[in-house]
Amino acid sequence: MFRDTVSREPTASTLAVGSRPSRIRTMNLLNELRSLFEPALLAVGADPAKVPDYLGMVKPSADAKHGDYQANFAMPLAKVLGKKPPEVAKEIIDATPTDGVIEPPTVAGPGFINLKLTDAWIAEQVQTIAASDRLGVAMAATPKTFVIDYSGPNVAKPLHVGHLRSTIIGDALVRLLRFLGHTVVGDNHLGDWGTQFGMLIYGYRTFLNKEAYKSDPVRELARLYVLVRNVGGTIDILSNAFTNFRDQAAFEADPVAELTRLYVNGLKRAKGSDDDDDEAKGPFVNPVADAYRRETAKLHAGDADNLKLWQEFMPACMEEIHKVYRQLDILPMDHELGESFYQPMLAGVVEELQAKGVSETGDGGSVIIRFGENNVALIRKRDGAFTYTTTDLATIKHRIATWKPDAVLYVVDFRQGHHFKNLFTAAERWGFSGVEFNHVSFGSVLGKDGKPLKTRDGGVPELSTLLDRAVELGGHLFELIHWQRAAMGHDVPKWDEISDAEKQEIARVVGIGAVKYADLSQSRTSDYRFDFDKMLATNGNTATYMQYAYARCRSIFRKGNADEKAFRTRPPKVLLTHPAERALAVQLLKFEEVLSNAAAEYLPHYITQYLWDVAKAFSGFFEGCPVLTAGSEELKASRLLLTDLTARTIQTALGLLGIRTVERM
RNA sequence: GCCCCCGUAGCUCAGGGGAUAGAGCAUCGGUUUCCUAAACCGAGGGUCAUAGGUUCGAAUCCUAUCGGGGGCACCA
Repeated sequence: MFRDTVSREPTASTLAVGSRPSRIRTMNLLNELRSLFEPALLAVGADPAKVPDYLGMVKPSADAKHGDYQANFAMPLAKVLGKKPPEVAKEIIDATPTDGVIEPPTVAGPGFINLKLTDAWIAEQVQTIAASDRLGVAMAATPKTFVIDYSGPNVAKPLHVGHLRSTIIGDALVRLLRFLGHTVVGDNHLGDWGTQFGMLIYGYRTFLNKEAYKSDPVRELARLYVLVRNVGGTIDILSNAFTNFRDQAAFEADPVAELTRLYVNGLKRAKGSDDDDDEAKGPFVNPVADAYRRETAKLHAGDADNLKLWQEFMPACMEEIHKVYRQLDILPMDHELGESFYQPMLAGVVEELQAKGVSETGDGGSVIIRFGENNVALIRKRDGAFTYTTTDLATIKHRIATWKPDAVLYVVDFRQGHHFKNLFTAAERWGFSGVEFNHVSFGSVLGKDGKPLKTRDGGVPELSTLLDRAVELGGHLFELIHWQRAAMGHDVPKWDEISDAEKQEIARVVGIGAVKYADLSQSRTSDYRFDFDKMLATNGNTATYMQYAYARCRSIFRKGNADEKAFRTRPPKVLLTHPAERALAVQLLKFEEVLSNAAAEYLPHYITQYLWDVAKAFSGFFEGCPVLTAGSEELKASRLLLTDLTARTIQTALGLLGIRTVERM
């Protein structure tokens, strides 16, 4: 019942140690403990149907002084059985075999059962997982197929911070689910068929700098996009103001002054700093917007010239996007099927939905899907054009037909929650039941001040600029600390003897890692503040801290001339002679438990929380337990094993988040 | 107007039925002949927005109110 998520197959390494073959197979501590209590719960008369719920009440202790885990089922059970909680607890304990896994449990407070793992069992388990190249993490017993929809940039626009979360959360989920043995299809649902291309085409025809385009098409296209957007925006503000707010007398007296006034006020309105209540809403013409919309329409209608330009622009745009992905250490996407790919299917989708009665005819010949009295989704506009809902439905059909997934995850901004709720309802009505559709939603990236992130001139910061800055700051940090340490007389290599390549590598790993970790360590669903100072802090739950902990582990092996391979192929016996050793060992055993929780809820921050716990436990160990100068060879070997396992756990966990480590820093 | 999310230490955030509500930053104090001090140890700091309710037990679940953010068919 708690077992069906992990494989029970013994691995070669567990068998090698297996003096007690029946019990010791999984590294999932929680499942192990829960299984101990199942017979006892039935024996004292718990309702078998509720046993899984009761077993769910076995959880890690909130406070270490109460043991490693606690069982809270005696209280509710006592209520049902008409007994006192401590009595029930006692009965259960008496009927529960400890199997050498736990010390005899104790009852505390109103009926808590406190569980403490035996040192012998912990030591044995740690030795076992050290020999596992998966660190004891089992493959999923029932591997599933996931389609993950993430990143989804608009191809013609530069990536900005808004794309950051979807990209790195999606990437982390791809890595995590794959690690657990699932089949994962990562699909980058590109916005490659929208208005942006109309803007590019219009910009190309109107403002193109031919030489710039020839030498660096990507940059020139980006310039055109921004230019068209700005020109369009300016004209938008001006024409609206001119139509609706013009003081005719002032305009005739001094047209320039009046236009300036209108523009300035319009800017204020556009920034939302004025109340819009008294704004007259009259129609106005924006020739630029008009023009690029026409280009978009022509493209969609199959105009040969525009299509040719689209085909010319696409590779350059994609290269620009891939460049940022590489900068971010994102795994290559399995597929990048964008809106253009689905475009030919849309008419058929609407026909099918109409035929099945999923959709109905709306105002003026449009086609809608109705979910409630005031809740409809448009799938074909009056003018015959399709919407993103139509594309998303076509995408669902294609994905299910192509990959037969058990689950489709959409890693998309929380603001689209309503859209996805409707979309999933529509998919179900269409007949795609039995598939888990899940909007893996996330909050916004805000500036340090809690407001939407803006550059100095008010624009949205481009992602690549931000990442360049992160790398630069990572490099500064490394250099700063290097000189500080040198000044303190610490054992550091000479600055000039560190190669530029290594310095650059450290800057990248630290800088990019900081950005990703800061994002992933935040609860996915809440907004977070983008703050370089905080993400590059050397203290606290940051990538830097984890990378440092890793580098310290590696340093011990370098200093001690120890070969880590020996601790993986033939792990020595683990000795727990110090509380810090025990605390670290217990943390290392929790890896699987944490990964399965993170995967079950698609919450990467469970992994960062765990990393923090491991790194803190390692710090305690590092302070309290000398490794290379341990009292005996046996103890030294045991501590080296713990050190190596810590390094591997940190490296693997960071790796699942798409964050790298360096051997020294 | 309707719907969704949020409100926890000075700040940024975890915890989302279980024991005395945690962490980082900031503040104050301490640690370096010793494997990386990018580190560690200690201290102070809370009406978990408010008011009711459910429960053996509520920061957590329910209701209402206040405050913040977001979304509501022809943009995606």
